[in-house]
Amino acid sequence: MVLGFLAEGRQHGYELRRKIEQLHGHTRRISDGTLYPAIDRLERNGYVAKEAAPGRGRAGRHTLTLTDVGRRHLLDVLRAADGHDITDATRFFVVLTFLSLLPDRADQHAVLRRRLTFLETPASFFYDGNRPIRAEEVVDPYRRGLLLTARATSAAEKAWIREEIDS
Amino acid sequence: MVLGFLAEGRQHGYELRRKIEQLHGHTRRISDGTLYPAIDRLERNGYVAKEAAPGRGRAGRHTLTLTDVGRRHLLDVLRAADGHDITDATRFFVVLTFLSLLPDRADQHAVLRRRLTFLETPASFFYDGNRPIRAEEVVDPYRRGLLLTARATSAAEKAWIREEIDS
DNA sequence: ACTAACATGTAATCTGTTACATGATTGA
DNA sequence: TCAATCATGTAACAGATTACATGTTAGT
Repeated sequence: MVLGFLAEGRQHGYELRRKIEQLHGHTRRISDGTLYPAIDRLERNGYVAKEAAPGRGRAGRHTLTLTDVGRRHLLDVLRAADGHDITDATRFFVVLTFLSLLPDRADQHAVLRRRLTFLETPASFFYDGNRPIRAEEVVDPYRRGLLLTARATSAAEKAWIREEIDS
Repeated sequence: MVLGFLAEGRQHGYELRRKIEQLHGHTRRISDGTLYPAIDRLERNGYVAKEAAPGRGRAGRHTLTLTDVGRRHLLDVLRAADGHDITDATRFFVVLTFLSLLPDRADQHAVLRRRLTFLETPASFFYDGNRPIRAEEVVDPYRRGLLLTARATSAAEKAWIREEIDS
């Protein structure tokens, strides 16, 4: 997320935090102890350049810039998105947010297709021994709701991806 | 999840792993280094009792039981579910899975109502400065899809919860 | 004068991942 | 006999949370 938002332009950490929190489900808090060390790591890896505002003490803004290496790394990560990045909805939504940064339309659609393949593999959350239980069989009202909600979500996303790929 | 599944009956760690992985999104792997130390912590807290199978070495099964303290703790956690447990879909789905364990229907519905309140608060993932951007305005196709999918998901879940509370 | 929001950082602690390590059981 | 699955654990490392710590700016 840091690299992705920095690809939209230079900015300081506090601004990043706001954007990350908004994207992260409009309540999810990202703490200082997560954000600033993460920025430091990205800087040590050469993905981000930090520039201190002149004349101020510790309170001054630090302008962050995405380096060429950082941009290349970001694109590599997006292009190669697979595994948990495809499986985990939260992670995939982050990938989606920045997927347009990939210059090649074919690469973008390849990511979408991997997500679609995952969504199309039949899944069951609950089992009776080894036999998967279908939503209609679930008697527990909350587990039933869980399955029905998950199914509606999946259907909506599949429809959208198919439409997107076909267009 | 460990306490929740143990509430369904005594079982050993490997069985728990299978159930946790199934519930956790049919791909999400839970590693040994996560599961066994977690069980140890629960045991140290007195929530879980471990009983080694007699006669075997390290390979023997350890039967795990939920203690009375553990059950009470589990119910307390479910009843008090709020914050991230309500906000984060993955966490909330775990709460939902075991919500029926709460003996009082009113407590169950109170949790559902907190989730509904959260889902009803208007949210935007992207901003133009301070102004929230509506899905229809979003030009980026993937961010647009993200917003439309999230909206469909939210609508399905809200409809289900309202129906459940009314019934 | 005070408060909220802006802005950045560190230290202690906890938890998760990865890789390593052992051994039993079951079926081809 | 070989591989897969069952079954449990540890050690090194990375990352997240919480709490602490500092200072500025803008509005009331």
